[in-house]
Formats: sequence, C-alpha cells, structure tokens
Amino acid sequence: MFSVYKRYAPTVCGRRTLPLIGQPQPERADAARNRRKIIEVAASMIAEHGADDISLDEVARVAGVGVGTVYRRFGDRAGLVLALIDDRERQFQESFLTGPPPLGPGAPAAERITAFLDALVGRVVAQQGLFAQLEKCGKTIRYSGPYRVHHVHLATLLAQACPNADPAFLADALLAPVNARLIAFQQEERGMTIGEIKAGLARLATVVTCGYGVPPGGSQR
Amino acid sequence: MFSVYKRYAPTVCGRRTLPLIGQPQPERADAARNRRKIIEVAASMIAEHGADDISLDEVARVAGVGVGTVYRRFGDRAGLVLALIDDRERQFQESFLTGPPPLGPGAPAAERITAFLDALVGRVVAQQGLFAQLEKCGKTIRYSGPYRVHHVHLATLLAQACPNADPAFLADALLAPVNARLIAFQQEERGMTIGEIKAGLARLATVVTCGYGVPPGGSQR
DNA sequence: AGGTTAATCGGAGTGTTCTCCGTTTACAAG
DNA sequence: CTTGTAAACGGAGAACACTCCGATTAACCT
Repeated sequence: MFSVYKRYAPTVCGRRTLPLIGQPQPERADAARNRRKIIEVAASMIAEHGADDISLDEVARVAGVGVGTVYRRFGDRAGLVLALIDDRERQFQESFLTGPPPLGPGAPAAERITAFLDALVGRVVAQQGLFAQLEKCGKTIRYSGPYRVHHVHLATLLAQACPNADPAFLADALLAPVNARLIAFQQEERGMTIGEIKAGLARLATVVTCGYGVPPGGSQR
Repeated sequence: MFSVYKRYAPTVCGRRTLPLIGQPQPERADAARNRRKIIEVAASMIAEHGADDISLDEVARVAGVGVGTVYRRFGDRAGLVLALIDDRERQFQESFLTGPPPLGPGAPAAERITAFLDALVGRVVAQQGLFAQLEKCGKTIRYSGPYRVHHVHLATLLAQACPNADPAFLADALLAPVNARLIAFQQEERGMTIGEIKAGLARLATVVTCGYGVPPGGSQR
C-alpha cells in the first residue's frame, strides 16, 4: 500500500584504489557507452514521437540494455529528461553568464533582465515537451539544476536593478510564468503567440524594476 | 509502444426516457452512493497518510468497489483530486464573488486584488498536497476548473485597476507564483514563511497595479 | 598474464494507473 | 409485478515506473 519506490543514488562512480572522499572518477567504459547510447536513443524517440509518451522500458529495449541500466545511469525519468536538456542548457547558461550584452554582462541590469526573460521563453519553447515532463516529475527535480541557476542569475540582476525589493522572491515570481505548461496553455487556449508572451513579460519586468524603486509602503496609493 | 491510456468520459448520466440533448439527469442511486463512498474513503486516507501516495486501487478496495467504478465516476486521478478540492473551492469562490469586502465586491479593485492573492495563497496552502497532485497530472487538468475561475476574476479586477495592461496575461503572470509546489519550495528551501510569501505577492501586486498606469513604452527609463 | 574487486549489467518482480468488456442492476413504463 | 434497457458494476489485464540482486566485467595491481 501507498508509496514504495525509493530512489537509486545515480551512481557516479569511484575507482577502487582511490576511495578518497569527494574525488569522483570517470565512468567505466561500458557505463559511458551505455549512457551515450541511451541518450541517443531517447533523443531520437522524442524527435519522432514527442516527449510525452516515452517509456523508459522502451528506451532500454531499443538501446539494447536492461531497464536497470537506464535507472542506474539516470536515477529516474526526471534524470534522463535533465540529461536531454543539458546540452542546450549549458549553451544558454554561457550566453547569459559570459556572452555578449544585453544578455551577457555589459548592459544595465534592467535591460539584462528583459533580455534574460526573453531568452528563457525561447529556451523553454525550444524544448517545451521536455520541460513539461520535468514539471510533472518528482517535486525535488523541478526546482533543481537549471531552475536554481536561472534563479541565482535573475535574483542578482534584480538586486542591482531594484535595491528595495526582495530579489529572491521576486525572481521566483518572475520565473513562475515562464513555464512550459503555462506557455502551452497560453498559446493553445488564449491564442497568444510566443511574441506576445515575450512582450508581456518584458513589460512586466519593466514595470517591476521601475516600481520597486521605492521602499515597501512608499508608493501606496 | 508509447502511450496507450485513453480517457474515459467521466460519465455524468442521462436517463433513458429523456434522451434530450443537454439535459443531464441525476445519477442513479448506486452511482451516487459509490461516488460519496469513494470521496469519503479518499479523504480519510489522505487525512491519515498525506495526498502524495494515495493509490486509486487502494481507494477502490477500501471503498468496496471495483477499480473501474472509481475511474467511471472521476475520470482519472486528477478528477478525484478535483472532487476532493471542490467543497472548499466553492466556499472560496463565494467569498470573493459575493462575500464582504475587501475580498468581495465593494472595495477598490487594487485592494481586492491584494486580498484575493492573499486568500488564494491560504487556499492553496490549506490543501497543498492536493494542489500539488493536480499540477502533476495531465496537462488539461491543471488549467481547468478552479484556475479558470480564478483567472477570470483576477483579470476582471486587473482590467479595472490598470486600464493599459493586458489583463489576461497579467492574471496568468500573477497566478503563476501561487503554486503549491513553488510555495512548498519557498518554505522548505528558501526558509520563507507563508506570511512573507503573502507580503511579497501583495507588494508585487501593488507595484504592478500602479506601474501599469501608463501605456506600454511610456515609462521607459 | 592472472588475480581481485567494486562497478556495472540484465531482467524478473512489485506496485500503480488506467482500459476493456461481459455481467448485473436501477428505474421507468406497461 | 414484469419487462426492457441504459447505466453502472467489477475485476482481469495491458502498459508503465521503478527496485532488487545474482551474474558479469572493466580496470587496476603484482
């Protein structure tokens, strides 16, 4: 009755002769080969059928490995999804951390915020199915990995742009609408285009960065 | 391969002698009895073990009905969750549609917006587990039922408070952070209290309603 | 080479969600 | 009370997510 599934530690190796704590060694050759094969198969299955309905059993079968192998490599469905997201995500992070302005450093914080939200919408739309999967998965995962990086980045910019705000909360609040499922809903049922969504967020960000110039309670009507 | 589950139409009855379209008749006595029994059992199981791990098989077993019956009554897991949410939701809707100000009619729109978001956070927190379940379920459900009502209400108020904004988009954007899983994350990992979350939203709403006084582009720094 | 051993592997097994369909039942009309 | 029938019932069954564990193997050491 009730829950039963526990979580595998997504084994990340350790060589025998070096049991030094905190020194993860590279994967064994067969493990690395399987990881690549699984990712490759999963990616092509998603390209063909969409991300909604991938079964990990099926992925394992097509990849020619046991189910256990998939789970040992990636922990669970969310882990595999995260791995599929990883490539583009790394590129995206580079672009706002070290790329050219207005996304990267060099532009005023307010502009970077708008540029970041704009790019983030694009990012999510580019892998909408995968992000939607992520939101469906275990609670821990959703606010893991990419989300945390995005949050730190946005909160830092907000701290510069509006010194009287709570940047952590505000970053959560601005990140919340950039959500694969909400965006899909806005497109399908509200008839909005991606451009309109981006414009709406940009304006919201502008209003927010301007509006938080005054301390709490200072602008009460 | 890939998806297989189709969706039952959550049978809502129809009497034989009155096949008039659009005139749904009350449920048969046995059906109504089972619906009540299932809800009752599910509610008590959730009260005891939390909402995360209820198995519909288990609910069916304890309620003394077949699994098929559960699915015929409620469509799927999300449908049952929605039913469990329904009572309080109706009360909540009454309170902002016809209750006393500032939540109900009578107060200025800006105040009602703040009051509404405040109450909504309370609402979500009161059944956090169930709302979290809902977000995990099929995409159609998440933006169904309660969400749509909340959205219409908030968009209406926003249309009054900030005539230059896109109320539909803005309502989505303000509703997005009021999210069971985000709130849980903010509590657990950011160490925020519900009071702080409510305060943050209230301030955001104030800034937004004030900031959208000017047309798009008008307040560019 | 050959030995050692921890990491890896595969797949049978458990619990869950949801569907299908043959059987039963509530209820209205005669 | 009997009968007709749409609706409801139950539970076997298909597909899936994830776990467990005995067998296998890569890679380091002598």
